Amino acid sequence: MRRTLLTMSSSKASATEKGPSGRPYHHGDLRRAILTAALDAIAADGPSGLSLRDLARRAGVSHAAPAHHFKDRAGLLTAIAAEGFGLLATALRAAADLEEAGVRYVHFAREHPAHFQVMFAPELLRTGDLELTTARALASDALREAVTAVPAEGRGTDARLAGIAAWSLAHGFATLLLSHNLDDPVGEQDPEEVFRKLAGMLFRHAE
Amino acid sequence: MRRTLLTMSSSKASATEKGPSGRPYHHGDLRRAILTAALDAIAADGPSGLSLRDLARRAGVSHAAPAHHFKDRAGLLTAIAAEGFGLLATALRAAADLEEAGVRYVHFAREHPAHFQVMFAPELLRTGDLELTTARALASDALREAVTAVPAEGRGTDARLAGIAAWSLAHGFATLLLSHNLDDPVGEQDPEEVFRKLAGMLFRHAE
DNA sequence: GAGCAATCTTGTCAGTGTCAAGTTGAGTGC
DNA sequence: GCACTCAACTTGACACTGACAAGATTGCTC
Repeated sequence: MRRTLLTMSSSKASATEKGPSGRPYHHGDLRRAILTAALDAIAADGPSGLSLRDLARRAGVSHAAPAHHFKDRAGLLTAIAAEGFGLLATALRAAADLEEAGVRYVHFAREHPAHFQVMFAPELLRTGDLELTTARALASDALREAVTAVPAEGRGTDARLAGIAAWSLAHGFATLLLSHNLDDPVGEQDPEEVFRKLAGMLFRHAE
Repeated sequence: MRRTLLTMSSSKASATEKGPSGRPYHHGDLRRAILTAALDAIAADGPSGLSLRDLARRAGVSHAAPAHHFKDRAGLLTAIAAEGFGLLATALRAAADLEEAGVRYVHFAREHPAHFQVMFAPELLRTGDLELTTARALASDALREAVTAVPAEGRGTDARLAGIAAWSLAHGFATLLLSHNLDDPVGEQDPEEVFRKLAGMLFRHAE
């Protein structure tokens, strides 16, 4: 039984006592443990390669334990996506202007690749989930705010169009980055700096 | 046995005779049949939901038949990605200028959503595959050509940077479109026309 | 300290990908 | 006309997965 080897991987031993079997019946913070294990696995192999049973093994619990916290594979991924939108919203809210928001968007994708991938894979999610939709709305608001902050004073630049443009640019750059399609052209440079140049080139002259 | 119901779905009945069992032992064009069935399934449920056994059922063959043509799940997806890059390359080659190339990129993603999704999901592919890498190189050349066709005469606009920008914009727009994140803002309008406006707004003033 | 509800386990089922070994039949050379 | 060969396909098996049901354990509350 290799499971006994993993038994004490729980960080919070105080939550439950060990019991005679060596493994505490209650994990203490299984939900979080499963989440972080899932994020690791997704970052390594993508959402498709994810196995609930493997996550359970990593956390040192039985194969059906994750179901109690997430119900479902889709439930787990939905929770991850919701968390991701929350993180993205706070990241964007701290941006001074649109360019900075774009840089933060790219930074978020690099720092939370697993979240990012799942957030934009709707066929893996429970789309009707309340937590998910509210978190997404929050992020959406933060993005919209960043767009309208730049007044686009002169020349009738449509704010809505500019928003789509900015989002597309940042999202495309982040996606291509994560799928290793910009490894050659970006090379050794800091991707966020490259994006800053990019955004400056396109938006500085269009405002 | 429902399989007998699907037996004659092969378009080329001439390739083999029926035999006494009702189903011809040789399908005739199984490789293509599996591919198109896979494209349908992916467009509907994403690459994650794909089941080789289900594809076999749809084609009216045994569960292990696909393996003979594609070896693997990864093999099938790799073949799809390679085909996709080939299609994209020819689509881009016909573009007059950079804006047109972008529009065609978006058009490709809308017309071949399954191909597009698989092409940019490296963790699902056999990355070393020869056919894939050559097809990708072809598409990459076509893209590069479209970028350098616009000379960017004045002001030291880096061609490489402009290339990344154009690709990011088109890729991001296409990705967000397919993941239904632009359903609201784009609405009833033709997405390709929206993109054309977008690209015009950003690149017309930057060249 | 009794009972309750949350947490986790054990057992099971259908479905899947992949491998190995056998079967069919189309084409080729003679 | 005929044996041979080899690609195309089938059958069978194995380990693994997600999901469900029913039971065991334990922290909490009153």
